[in-house]
Amino acid sequence: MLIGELAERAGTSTRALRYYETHGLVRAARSANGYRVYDEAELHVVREIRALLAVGFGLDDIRPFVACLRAGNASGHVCPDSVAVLRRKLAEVDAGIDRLHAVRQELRDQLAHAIAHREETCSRLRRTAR
Amino acid sequence: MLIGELAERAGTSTRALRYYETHGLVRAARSANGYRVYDEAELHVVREIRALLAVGFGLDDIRPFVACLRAGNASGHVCPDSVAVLRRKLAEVDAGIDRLHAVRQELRDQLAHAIAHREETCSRLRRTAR
DNA sequence: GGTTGCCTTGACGCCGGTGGCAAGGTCTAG
DNA sequence: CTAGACCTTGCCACCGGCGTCAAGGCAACC
Repeated sequence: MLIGELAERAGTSTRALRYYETHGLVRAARSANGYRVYDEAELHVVREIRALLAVGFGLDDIRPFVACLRAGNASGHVCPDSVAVLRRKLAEVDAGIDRLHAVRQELRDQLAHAIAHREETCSRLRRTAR
Repeated sequence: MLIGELAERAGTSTRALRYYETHGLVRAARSANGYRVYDEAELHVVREIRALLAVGFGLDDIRPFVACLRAGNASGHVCPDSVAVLRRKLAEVDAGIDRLHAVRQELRDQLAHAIAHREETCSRLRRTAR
């Protein structure tokens, strides 16, 4: 399988695949003419990468999952390092949710304040207009 | 007031102030030697900018608030354009919260899966080890 | 031989809010 | 006169995951 086919089957671009390779996530053999050649296992690796990226992982976070897959596991999630990353990410997401809740509260307060003040301004304008 | 003093009193850097100026948010008079000169009102503007940035607004979102302040309002939030931005941001934050909740659920599922599989792997390893 | 379509490496662009540095002008105090 | 503490404009670097273009090699078909 060449890079174009892998990209299509994995639902990504050749550019992304080369990028993953430079970051040590994807591996390719080379044919005589220098083309990258992939086997079926690499397709699973790339799909794992894409799935984790979609969830919001960075490439560095993904590395343990790929290593886990390469170690022969059916899922990249089952290795201790992967689980550690999952836990850390979960904590990060929880923190993010908390932060957004705080921001949301702040925004609601400001909105309420703004609307109250707008009413004041409106009535002041009405008085001024007379 | 020169830029250094304004930066210190507003809790930011001179670099940031010049950046805000190039983006039309902060205004400065110039003294004879070319130095930027600010009045007290500009301090409030910069504090408004910093507060909104801290909440997660972009500079473009902040522009209406500054305009509102310059129009003579005590708060930058009371003008219709500001309120519109506040509402939009609130919706965005809500969407972000929803997305993070979905990610969180996904992560929990994957963690549960991983741990279940790890137990399997462990027992398999234990059996293999015998 | 020419065209088409794959592949290769390399390098710049993006986004947003700065940080940092260069090379210079200005003001003040000793 | 000099040191140092301000100020000026301008430009490069950063982060991350690519998109996109450039310039060229290789394969296959007419």
